[in-house]
Amino acid sequence: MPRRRITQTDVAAMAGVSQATVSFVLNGSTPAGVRISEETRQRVLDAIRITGYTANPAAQRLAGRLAQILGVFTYEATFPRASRDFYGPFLTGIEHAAERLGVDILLFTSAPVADGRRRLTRDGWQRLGVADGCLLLGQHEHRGELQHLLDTNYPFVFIGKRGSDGGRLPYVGADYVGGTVRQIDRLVAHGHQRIGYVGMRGTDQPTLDRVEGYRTAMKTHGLTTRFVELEDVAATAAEIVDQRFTAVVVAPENHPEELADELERRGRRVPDDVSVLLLGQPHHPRRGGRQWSGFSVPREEMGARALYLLSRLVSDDGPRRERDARRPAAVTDAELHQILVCPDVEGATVAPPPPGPGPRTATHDRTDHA
Amino acid sequence: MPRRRITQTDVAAMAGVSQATVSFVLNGSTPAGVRISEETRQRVLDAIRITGYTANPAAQRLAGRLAQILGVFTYEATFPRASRDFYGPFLTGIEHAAERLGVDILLFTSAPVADGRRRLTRDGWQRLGVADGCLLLGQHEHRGELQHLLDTNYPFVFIGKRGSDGGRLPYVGADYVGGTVRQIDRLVAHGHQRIGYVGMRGTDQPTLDRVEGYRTAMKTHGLTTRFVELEDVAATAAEIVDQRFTAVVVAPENHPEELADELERRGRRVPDDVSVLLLGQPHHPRRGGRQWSGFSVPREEMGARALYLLSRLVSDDGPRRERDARRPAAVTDAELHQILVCPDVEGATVAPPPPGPGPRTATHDRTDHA
DNA sequence: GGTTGCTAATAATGCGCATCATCAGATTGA
DNA sequence: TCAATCTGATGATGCGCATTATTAGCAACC
Repeated sequence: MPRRRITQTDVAAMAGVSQATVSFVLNGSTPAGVRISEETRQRVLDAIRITGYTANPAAQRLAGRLAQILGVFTYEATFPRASRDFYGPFLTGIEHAAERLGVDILLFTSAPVADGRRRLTRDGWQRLGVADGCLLLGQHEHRGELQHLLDTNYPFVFIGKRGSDGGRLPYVGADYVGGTVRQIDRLVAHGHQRIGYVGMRGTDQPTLDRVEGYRTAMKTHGLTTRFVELEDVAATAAEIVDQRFTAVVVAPENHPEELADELERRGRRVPDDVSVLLLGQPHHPRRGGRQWSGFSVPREEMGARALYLLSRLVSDDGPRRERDARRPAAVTDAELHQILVCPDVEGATVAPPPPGPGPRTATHDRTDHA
Repeated sequence: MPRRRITQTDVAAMAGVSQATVSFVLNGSTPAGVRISEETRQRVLDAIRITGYTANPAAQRLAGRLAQILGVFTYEATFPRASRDFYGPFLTGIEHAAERLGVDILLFTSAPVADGRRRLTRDGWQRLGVADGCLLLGQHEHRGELQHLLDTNYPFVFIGKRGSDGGRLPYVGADYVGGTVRQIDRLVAHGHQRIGYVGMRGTDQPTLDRVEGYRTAMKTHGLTTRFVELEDVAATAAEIVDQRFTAVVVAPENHPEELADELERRGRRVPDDVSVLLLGQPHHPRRGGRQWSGFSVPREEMGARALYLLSRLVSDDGPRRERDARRPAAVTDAELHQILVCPDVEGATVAPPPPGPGPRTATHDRTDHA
């Protein structure tokens, strides 16, 4: 059984018309002044119904139409246990948007893996061509790899802000800066003064943005910035106690759960003695873990928005043969670079600072605030 | 910038050879006695390197090669919050397998949705053609929809056992029967006698299999089967207490968490007074929820195995033009229908029955709702 | 010197579809 | 009555690639 597909030619034969006629009926529109009588149209449609004809997408794409496929490239595996919680929400949003756009999603799982990360090498992005455009998800990328996409004018959108590259690349990011600023504001409103920033330095955009937000907000309130960037959770906790911070903001990749445990082990209750705000969702939510206060990254919406944008770019760049005059408006700069608000999360890890001179000597004056 | 792709013809021009030669170099193999000298080969390869040529998958596919794309069709959205925990593991396995196979995964998110379920209608499976084959995930399907796939000899594999259809359809399922039998065995080994089955009747395969397993095992041990199939959790709990069950097996979609709470509210501790075994993973794991005993469905492995099988089917059915004689062995029947073992889970919801006559004054039991 | 045998490559074809250019026949205008 | 217009369709072409059939060139053999 050679699995021969039914083609337009088959349909045409049955309807007693030419292949071209079938194509015209299917595409509705008749670019050049081609007309099809209603009767013929019906005959063709009947034949289609009977034969169960189904278009060959590869042929369509080859013939210059869009494949209605949008790709998703992640620099790490998308669904391994560890990162499922991370990528999941993005995919949720992407899938939702894809449904509404009537588009299929292609996951580039075939890309060669090096050091546990997928590479967008020659053989990698080669495959991107199947899709009309592609979403890029994940941290790092080798600069050169992108160049090719740019050179060939291949439509793509980053998920996550792109500070580098002169800001010319399309992205949908999250407002880590604003979110962080608001957390500091909250703490200050509660009366906190000694507010530390816990988190390893990094060159990734979220980290840079968090630090910037922290810096900005502290400056605004005339407070001194204090960074704790130690590898060790225990050391970090010790530092927090030592520095007599009444509050810290923590990037989620810095094991906040363990940190809080460590703090309490040292007699500092969260949030009664130390408020802890999380600058993003916990990475590995623990069963029965704390209800973190802080902000959350709107990952689902980011995914959806990114796909919508990509779709815009694709149809903008569009079918090479300029077919429809009534093309949607060109993509604006504002669309090209979207930063979404990270809404505050009201959890249970923030409280006013302990009253009095503070837990300075830690042996007495453990007065619970009323 | 009209985004013109670089084609084999471009490469050929640069290398001073014909397009065909480029194709031969790329494909390595030379089906008919075509030979390419090492020198020419290098020249072509250089040209490819310089131009950054990249094959157009659509054209490849049209020309009769495999697209190296395998599809995944789910009858419900794959990643919505609610079912993410369910589909996630499958996807994990699928992705892993796809990586190893060097294949991309296409999610058919464009299928028309009716009643919240995707349909594999004419316009739905029409799109399946982009992929070389397809995985089918999720419960129900309209019989007629499949017929077309069968008619066109389109390769596909179900995830989840397929009892119907004369068992001719390829699937990778889980051994719910065996898993359930073992749970009963465990309970009996602990000394339980009054073992109830909690779960709504249904015609879906997992339910049928669980019931079959329960029936079989109970019969083996000479025990009376007792079914509790009430809509209401409270009523179910009441029934369990009323019937003086010392243990129940519960299908995960029947809100085991709530049920256990309800039991304890009625003074029956789990597992001290009543053991509860879960016939599958909890559907919506609750933060800080119970550690359920029972068995687990190897969803990741199911996904991976299904994809491997699909890959086999595809390359078996293969490129229409019989190119390689050294084709792998044909797919055997054993491969076509795989049932994976559901390993036991040692949790904290099983214990020996309460000692003494206790709550079991009954010598006259008669409860079979079957 | 013509036939055979071999190497190295090319020309030609088709995959299924969209689309452009063309055309047959009917209707109208003068 | 013949050109001009309109209607309804068809033929031909190309997308980029794999593949088959064919050819050109050259050495070897009797």
